[in-house]
Amino acid sequence: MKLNTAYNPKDVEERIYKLWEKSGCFNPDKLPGKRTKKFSVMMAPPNITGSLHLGHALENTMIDILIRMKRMQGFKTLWLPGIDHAGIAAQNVVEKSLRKEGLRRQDLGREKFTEKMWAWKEKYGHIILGQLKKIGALPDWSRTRFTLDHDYAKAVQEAFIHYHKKGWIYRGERVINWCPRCETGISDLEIEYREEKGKLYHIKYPLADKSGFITVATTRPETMLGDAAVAVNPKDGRYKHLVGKFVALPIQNRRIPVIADRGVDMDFGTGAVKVTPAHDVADFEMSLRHNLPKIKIIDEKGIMANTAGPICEGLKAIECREKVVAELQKFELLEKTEDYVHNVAFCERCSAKIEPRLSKQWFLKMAKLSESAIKTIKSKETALHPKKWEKMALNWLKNIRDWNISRQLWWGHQLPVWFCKNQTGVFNFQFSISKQKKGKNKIKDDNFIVSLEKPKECPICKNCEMEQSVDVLDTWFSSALWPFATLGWPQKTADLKTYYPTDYIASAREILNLWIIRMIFSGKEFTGKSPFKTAHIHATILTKEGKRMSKSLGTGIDPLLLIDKYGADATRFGLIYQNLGNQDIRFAEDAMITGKKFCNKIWNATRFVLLQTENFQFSIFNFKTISKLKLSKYDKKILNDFKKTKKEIEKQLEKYEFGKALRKLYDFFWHDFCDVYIEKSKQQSANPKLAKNTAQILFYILTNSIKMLHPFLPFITEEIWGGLKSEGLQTDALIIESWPK
RNA sequence: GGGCAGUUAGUUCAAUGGUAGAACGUCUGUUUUACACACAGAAGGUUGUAGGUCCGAUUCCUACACUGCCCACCA
Repeated sequence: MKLNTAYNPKDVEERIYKLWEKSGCFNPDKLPGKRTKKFSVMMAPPNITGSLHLGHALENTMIDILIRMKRMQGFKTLWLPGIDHAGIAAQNVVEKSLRKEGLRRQDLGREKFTEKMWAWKEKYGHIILGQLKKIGALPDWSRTRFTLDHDYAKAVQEAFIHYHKKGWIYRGERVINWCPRCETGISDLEIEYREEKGKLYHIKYPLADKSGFITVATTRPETMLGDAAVAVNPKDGRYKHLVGKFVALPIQNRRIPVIADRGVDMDFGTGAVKVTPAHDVADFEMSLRHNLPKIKIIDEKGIMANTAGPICEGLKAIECREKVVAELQKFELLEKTEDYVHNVAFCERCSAKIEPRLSKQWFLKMAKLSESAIKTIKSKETALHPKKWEKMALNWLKNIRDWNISRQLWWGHQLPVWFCKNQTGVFNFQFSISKQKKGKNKIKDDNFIVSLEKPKECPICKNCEMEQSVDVLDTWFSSALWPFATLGWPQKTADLKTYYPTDYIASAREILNLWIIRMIFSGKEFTGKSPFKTAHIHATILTKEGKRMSKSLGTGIDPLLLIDKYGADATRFGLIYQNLGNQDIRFAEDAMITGKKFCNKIWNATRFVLLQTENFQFSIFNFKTISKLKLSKYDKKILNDFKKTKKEIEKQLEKYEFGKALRKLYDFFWHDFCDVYIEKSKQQSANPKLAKNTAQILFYILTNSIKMLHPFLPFITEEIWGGLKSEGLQTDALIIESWPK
């Protein structure tokens, strides 16, 4: 076997990956030998929007390391890959590309637009998975899933129906986060807050009996058009005498009451707050306590509705603000304005300003589900790693609110809800809530049924063609089923039986609540078992300056460029080398250079050892013939160091300390083996008594090191292994070789 | 506003109740039977600030500062 003096990844990687693909051994059904124990992991399915970033590269390298090691250790290993349809995110990407042609999704209509989405998915869906190959990730390509696949969709519908039967799904009118650009409701987790310089407007509301004014402070004066009350704290001496009186709402000339509510902070602003039930979450809740009307003044596009009054109708909310302020000034009702910095909510996906808005949505009751998730985490049925995330998760679960699972999007799973065309449901929120509290599941004023198939006959009017709800489910509703829906649930498949629950999942911390926890309670609910034994919340990769890597800031680093520059193994090395269990990695490219140098070191150590074999017959591969009597102290030391290193690595990987394991291996191979033993071996080889033993030990340490290095540096090790094989070593491909004993 | 981390060599990070280590970078030397992507060696740190416990703290405790993250309906 002739090796060049330097390792060149470009000559190797593509060829080696093809070899693995051809071997089929990514598929656990095709693995050789009896494998009684299984090890399974679900890939976090990337979006059809994204391209590979360093987070994916790190996450999937960690999983790949575990899978490769476990496969060598004789486990039946499944790593299941897939793609997420990513509702709002994907829809926005396609909408953006349409906008370049001057089109909006509404111009195409739902059906045409959805066709575009599917075309997009066909074109881009597999690109990111293909990119994973470049980093050496080898999941079971034969089991690739997509969250809108036919079978998967069925699982999603079944899940909805299950919850509905339990009485946990209800339809309600609530103030939710509304994105006027996407024209959909979104969850609390899909908004981001940014600090913005605004103004705090102090507005005088005249008392109805003309005895004076009450001044309220607000950042959004335009919402006063929908006010239903002025609220003060019941303990506030300044306003006690006003509670129960009425004020004349300026511009709108409506009479609204002054109410007392414990939720009002006496120390903020004037201590009196305007209440806009239809456009503020806190005000909405207050309106329930005081039975106030909920007047919607802003429509789904963020335009003032006719309820906003003749002078404001048709204006954008921000234009309306100016108009309202001008009107107030005209009547000398604007007491003062102050500069005020506050957090403003934006749509995470399109950066439009969120407009809280009263809207009819579907909710999933969280009380029982969060309880079950809390139990699962506390009992360690699923361990969160590192442990500090447990607290975060439990804290979120304890304060959880019902989950708004409906979205007014076009890309996603439509609800298995069918409406009667003839009977228009008259919906009353308070009515339905009180009914539910008494445990009565039937909300008789709604005109729908829940069913997997379209009913042949409408059970409500017996006369109409029922129409399916146009809403789709929150994308996370379907991702929450990922660990078992991908294995065939609700069918009782062999895969489900064999591979569920899975052993490990790796995830970025920002989706701990969005995804990990929701998988936990979904798994418990539908299968009785939590979907994974360990959820590893891995480090976030930051820029060297400690800033978030993001495309929009131009701070992202493309892993494909790193692979091109240093090779896949060196890139893996660099990522794992920096991953030492801390929450953040300040990305330093130095580590990839270290990785590249290490690959070269391994390469040349191999060249040296092979030179030593030239004088011997193939019996050198039989390590049983190493003479224990002839061991020098250096022989003993390296054999002992090797044993210690192996133990240490297994221990660290058991704890998911990938970086520590890699550093251990690095130190052993470079310093103990190359710097010391190889140098000593040169002297020993000159001694005829020791020569054969030395060569055998060199070979033994090298081959077993290559095995242990393989999960970390799969390409170079497989390439070297192939070379050893051509030298006459009786062996399979390294990927299915057995772990050192 | 509440909570969680981190702050150590030029850079990215380790470690430890008893005078701090690695990688990359820098400097000097070396082509010695794999590797100059190497080898041998060197320089480089009053371990964020201020207190406290201790014979002794970078390590434990308390404040503070800065950085990052999570949670939260303050108009």
